[in-house]
Amino acid sequence: MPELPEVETTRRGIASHITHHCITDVIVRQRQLRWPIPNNLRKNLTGQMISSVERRGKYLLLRMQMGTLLVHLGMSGSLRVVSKSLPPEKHDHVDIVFDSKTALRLRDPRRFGAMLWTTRDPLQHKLLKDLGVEPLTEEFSAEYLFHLSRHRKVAIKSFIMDSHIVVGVGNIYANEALFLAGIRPTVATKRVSLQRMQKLVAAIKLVLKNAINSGGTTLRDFTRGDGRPGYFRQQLNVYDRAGESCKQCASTIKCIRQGQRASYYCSHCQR
DNA sequence: ATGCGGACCTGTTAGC
DNA sequence: TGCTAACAGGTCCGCA
Repeated sequence: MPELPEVETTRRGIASHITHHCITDVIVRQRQLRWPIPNNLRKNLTGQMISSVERRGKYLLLRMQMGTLLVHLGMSGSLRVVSKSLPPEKHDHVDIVFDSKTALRLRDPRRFGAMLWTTRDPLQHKLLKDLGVEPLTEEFSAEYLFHLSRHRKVAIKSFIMDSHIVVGVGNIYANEALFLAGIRPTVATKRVSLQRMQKLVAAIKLVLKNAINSGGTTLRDFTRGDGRPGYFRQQLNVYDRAGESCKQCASTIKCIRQGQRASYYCSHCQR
């Protein structure tokens, strides 16, 4: 599920339900996520109040008086506010229980996600301190990208998916943004002109904004249960459309493999 | 410094 | 129909 639009959709979905609520218990059923959930999580969280729910890249930051809970949803994670009496299902690894009748429930079948506690400035946490700029801010500009790109020979797609450069651009939206910008995913980064970086930056912002407004993209897992699907899927131009025809020129969409990830593009519209 | 491949883990699907 | 292999929205880490 989670690329930046999905994480932001999650943040907006849970914030009003848990902000200013007091934690009365923490139930950890499975601590082996990407990194083990700290043993003292229950002790650290119980009795604290959530002061805000923020996002940095794809990390969610649940700020409390004594520290911050960092949550990453990995590939398959989701966070939902549920009635605390609702029986947990197979991959419901953590419940953060509130003084209201609710609990915040972390589900993550693949367990690539993370839940960590820090008492310091969370933005200085090892996992956050070297993150690149937020894509939906003015800091993320063509000049910024161009400046960092000059000696890089990696493919442009890998470059924009590098979280040290810009956060939140995952595989789906990288493919979509490159289509909108008319840039082939395999082009060496250093060969992309400032003018084309301009188009790329605009495309990334547009794709992410549209996806957020549509509630994210739902491909597989997220469709079931009562979690509403995201509606961005209908707007996809290339992702998961290998063999289908380009919506702009009717050529056949191609799929290649870059690293371990699938790249989709139109060889006519993208050069 | 940069780039690449492997690692983490389970569920679903494509292919035989 | 059933088994196996490949693949899936992420990203850190170690090595060349």
